[in-house]
Amino acid sequence: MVDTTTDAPPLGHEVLAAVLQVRAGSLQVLLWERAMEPHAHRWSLPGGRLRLDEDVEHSIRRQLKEKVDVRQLAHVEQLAVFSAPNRVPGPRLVASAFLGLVPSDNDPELPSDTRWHPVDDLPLTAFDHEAIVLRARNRLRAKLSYTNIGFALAPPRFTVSALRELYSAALGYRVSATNLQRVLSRRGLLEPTGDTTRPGRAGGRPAALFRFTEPSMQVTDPFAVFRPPAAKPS
Amino acid sequence: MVDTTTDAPPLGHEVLAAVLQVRAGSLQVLLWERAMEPHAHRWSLPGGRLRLDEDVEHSIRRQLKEKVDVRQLAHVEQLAVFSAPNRVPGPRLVASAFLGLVPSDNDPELPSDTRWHPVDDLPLTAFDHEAIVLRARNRLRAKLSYTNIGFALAPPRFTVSALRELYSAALGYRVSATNLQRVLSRRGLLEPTGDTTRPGRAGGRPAALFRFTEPSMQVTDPFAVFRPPAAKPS
DNA sequence: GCAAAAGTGTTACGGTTACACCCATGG
DNA sequence: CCATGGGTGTAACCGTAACACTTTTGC
Repeated sequence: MVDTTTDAPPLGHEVLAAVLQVRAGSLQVLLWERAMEPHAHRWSLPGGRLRLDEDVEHSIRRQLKEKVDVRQLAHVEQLAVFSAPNRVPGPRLVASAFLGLVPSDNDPELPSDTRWHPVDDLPLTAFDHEAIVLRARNRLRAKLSYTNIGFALAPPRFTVSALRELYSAALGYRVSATNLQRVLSRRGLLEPTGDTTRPGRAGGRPAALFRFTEPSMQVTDPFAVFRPPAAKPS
Repeated sequence: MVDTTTDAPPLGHEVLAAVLQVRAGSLQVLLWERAMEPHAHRWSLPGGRLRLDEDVEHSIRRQLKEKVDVRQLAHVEQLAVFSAPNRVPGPRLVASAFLGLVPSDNDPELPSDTRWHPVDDLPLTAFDHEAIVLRARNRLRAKLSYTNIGFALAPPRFTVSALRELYSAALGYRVSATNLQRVLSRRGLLEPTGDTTRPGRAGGRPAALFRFTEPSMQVTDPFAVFRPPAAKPS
């Protein structure tokens, strides 16, 4: 009850991130191939040890610098703690897992051991990293519905059909461009830039370019079933 | 990139829980008063050090045993990691924070330094514990809308108006008993037991007793704006 | 019979889906 | 002028909110 503690047990803390991006029409995650044991040749999430002078958010951003230019990370958020005593061989290591998102117009230079993999077709992964990837995917899918998190998958300017491709890839099913535009516009998340694209060789009406109005994540649809009573006018 | 780590830094890990219960018409949280420095006489969340042989979920349940009979904890879930380097004085300590829920018909024996406090009228709290309590409250409020988490606030059997009191206290605004019953029933979360209560001295129709159909938390309203296309009936 | 409390019926409303239709461009 | 891709209008649908009304009890 009182925190009279003995000396700290030999317990380490690592931070790991499932960095997701829509590439080639599918949602992909950044993994690196382990060269050494344990779990040599398995694919692993980027991350590393928490330092003494940083919090976990700072730590994961620092460690991701080695893989992805941090400016390309449009969004980072905590997922959960993974703490099974035997989750990694050797000394006890607790992991704080994160979701990271990279807009689709970025194609960062990667170290040679690092590659993007579709989240629905993962290679053999190390430790509990597959569970973390799935958690990240599910979190992203849920938040696409009730937040403006699409901004973190999309380029600064985009057509509605391009945005539709991004949402479809991330959600795993076909989304209607018509309704996507309407829902996001009504909520005030999307605004036209005024510019348009050139049609391709096949012709067609030039598409208007849109942008997200907010540059950071916001909950836009509180989805409360039991809402607070409406403020009465007059 | 490769996890060639030096020896583990002196970093501790604690688990903390905001245990919530609706008491006397308000949402309250279990806190204990610190006897010693640091932050003597401030109020603190229950919890303690993570042991080497347990994961964080196991740890928080173990530590809560000293405050609340574990059988009375109807629901426990992770909230987030709190890891600011200076969040507590002295050696570095990272905290895994949890939400715990106790049904309103339980009134556990408490140690003498421990007491329930309304979450909207907290005493002076220790460290970053107030932020954790607020996070727990917000999580509960959100989940009341799209999950069956009400089961963890309610007794095994209850009247709709009793349930209304619980939801109102937890959400912080008046909920309509009429619609509460309808929404939960339509979703199949609530079922009548067949029994009724006796009316009070003032008379009135005897209330039917209901129960939740599921004993564990389930997401019942996926609140997806961009829903998967409906399966067409033949 | 009257007041009190519980529960049901009904309508209104807001938001999303589905789909037909109109618009703009290249060949 | 036709094919192609982009965008809008409109109606149906679904679920919740609001509120009147009925039911069942004690006094």
